[in-house]
Amino acid sequence: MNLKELSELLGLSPTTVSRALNGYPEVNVDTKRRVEAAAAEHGYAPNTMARRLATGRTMGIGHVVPLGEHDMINPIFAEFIAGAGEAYSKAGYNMILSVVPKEKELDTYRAMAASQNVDGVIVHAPLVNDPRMKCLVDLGLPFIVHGRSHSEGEAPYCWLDIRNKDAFFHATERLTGLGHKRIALLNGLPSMMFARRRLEGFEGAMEAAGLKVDPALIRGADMTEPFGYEAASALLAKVDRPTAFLCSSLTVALGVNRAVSEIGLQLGRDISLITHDDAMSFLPNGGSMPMFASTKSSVREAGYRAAEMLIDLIEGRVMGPVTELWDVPFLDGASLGPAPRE
Amino acid sequence: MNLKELSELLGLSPTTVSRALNGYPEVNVDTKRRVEAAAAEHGYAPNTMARRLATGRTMGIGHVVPLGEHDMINPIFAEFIAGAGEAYSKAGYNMILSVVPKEKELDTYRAMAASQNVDGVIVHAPLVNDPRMKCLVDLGLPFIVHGRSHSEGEAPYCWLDIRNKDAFFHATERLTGLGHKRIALLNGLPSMMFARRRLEGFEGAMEAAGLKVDPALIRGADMTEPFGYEAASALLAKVDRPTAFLCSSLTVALGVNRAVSEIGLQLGRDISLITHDDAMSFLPNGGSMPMFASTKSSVREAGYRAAEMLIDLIEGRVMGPVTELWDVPFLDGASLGPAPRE
DNA sequence: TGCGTGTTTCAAACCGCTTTGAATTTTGAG
DNA sequence: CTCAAAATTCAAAGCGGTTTGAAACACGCA
Repeated sequence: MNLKELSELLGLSPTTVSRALNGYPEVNVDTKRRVEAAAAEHGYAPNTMARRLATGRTMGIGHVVPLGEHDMINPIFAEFIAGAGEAYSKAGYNMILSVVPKEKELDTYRAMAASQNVDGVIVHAPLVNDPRMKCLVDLGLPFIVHGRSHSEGEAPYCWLDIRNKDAFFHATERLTGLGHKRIALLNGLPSMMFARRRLEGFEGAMEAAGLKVDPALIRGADMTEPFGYEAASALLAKVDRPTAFLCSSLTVALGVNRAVSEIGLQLGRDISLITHDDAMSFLPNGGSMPMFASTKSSVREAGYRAAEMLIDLIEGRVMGPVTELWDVPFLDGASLGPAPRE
Repeated sequence: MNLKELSELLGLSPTTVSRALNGYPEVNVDTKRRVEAAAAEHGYAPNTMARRLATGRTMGIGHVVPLGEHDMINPIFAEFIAGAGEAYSKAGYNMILSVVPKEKELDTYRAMAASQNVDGVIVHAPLVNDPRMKCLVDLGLPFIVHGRSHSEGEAPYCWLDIRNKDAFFHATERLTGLGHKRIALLNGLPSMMFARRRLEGFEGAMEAAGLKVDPALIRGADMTEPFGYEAASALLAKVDRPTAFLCSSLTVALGVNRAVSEIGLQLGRDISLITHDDAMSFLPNGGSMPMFASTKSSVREAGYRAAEMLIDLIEGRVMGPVTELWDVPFLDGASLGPAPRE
């Protein structure tokens, strides 16, 4: 059933039927009802592609997932997607996911712009020096970044980020306040901007506390459980082992916990730990006294909000480079305790 | 730059330019080269929506993610998506993700069929009695299920599944072979078909070993780390505590490990554990002696293959209800040991 | 009754591509 | 050379909607 058939059935012109269904005011209210009834009865829905061609709006938003052969698909990404997806559904947009080899990411954006199959894109996991933003600005494709990169002299763009630096500054402060002096940082990959900023926060707080940063206590990698386990095992085997850990992800914290308990120690009593918590639904860290003290920020909510912002941008409700920077609350947990006496 | 402009620029008709770019044989080879050069130079790419409208092929495959307010987004889903996405890219398809409230899933399929914005869909996480397959068969929308449901008298459809029952039968057998008699099963949600089949495998092997199944040792829930921790903590506190655990997910196994080490026991020595391992990239369980003994099957590869199968179906390379059932290898690990003497 | 005004409907153009069927040019055998 | 066959190219008709500008109709008032 297409528009033409439906209109013939009703003895109306396609124009009127189209308008009736799209809620234009110049249609007689009786006619409108009649059309709607007929559409419902015959299960008519306008052909998506025809409508998109006619309106010039694709109603699609692209997410590019770069993936190498043995690469890791980030659960954080999945959570973000869930949030964004909700916002898209609500606004009638489609999420278009492109899984492409890392080195083809820019080409994918170029192809998207040339063939006009998305109205905008969301950029994930910005790097310290990230070429994607300039590329997208040049292409004129509306986009928003989850995080930010801010190289010098960069054209401004839209982003949504959390206060990574502040969060880790305060978390570190908390640990030094408890008397910890040797603090290990198990961070994300150093090429990631968020990891860079968390490192800055950590270093700043150490300096402010008059402590010096030991590079041997800083590790950066994909944030997996085994990474946390192995890094912590190695560090805890040292003579002057750290008394506290700062982790960039709950998964890593779980690995640390495994390493700690394996040698008969206990988090909160012997070793302290604060982790960033992305509030992943499959890794809850809640209750009245959560297992881990944390700096917490919901990635899912970030996805939802980023999608909203992008849609506002696409539909012209806001102009120019809008940005949002979220505070990150600190939450107490059982993994925190005073530094042991030397 | 659109087709008309490009053809005027070249002094050719749109017909010829279109054919040249789409590799039709009736175009002079010189002309073809000239057209391709001009297209590359001006960065021309055909408008996606116009092409789709003209061809009647949307080149899109839908994935519906049902999500309640406080629902969990499955990391397994993310991994599957990554695999499917690779296959789509390779074949020129787009993945369209719809995040919708659970109760609207069927409506979403109906809308997809009516408005023709996907060529097919992939169904995730089939339930024991799942209404989605019948709905899709009725709609005439090509689809493939990751897993299967097989209610009685159901119309046949395409699916890709692993031998869940066999896998858990053999895993259980392994444990009983080591002398374990009280085995706990920490499964997925009972409404899920895969959990049902794993349970059947477990029960079958227990019976075969002449052991009786204790319902108190069987739990089913969303497969999170805290679920594993809490369930194991509770079970281990019993007088006749289990000596072995069978888990449906590595996340759950991590929780069990936490519970076990918290009370001063050790996996492999005091308590045995076998888990199913979906081979998630962010939760590796490898090396020469993996931490957990496991039944292992890559969800990512399943995603890749399911996508391939669906595309074959859509493009008419295969007909009728095709199915694939994968064997699940058993892998040894450090979490396995003989049952302690009574 | 006649006419201006506001309401409702419609025919036709358009979105940018593919594809059919016909027209044109080339080629090659006679 | 001639002419049928083969190789190229093209004009025009879709695909299924939206949107513009004009036509038809109804209403109220002089």
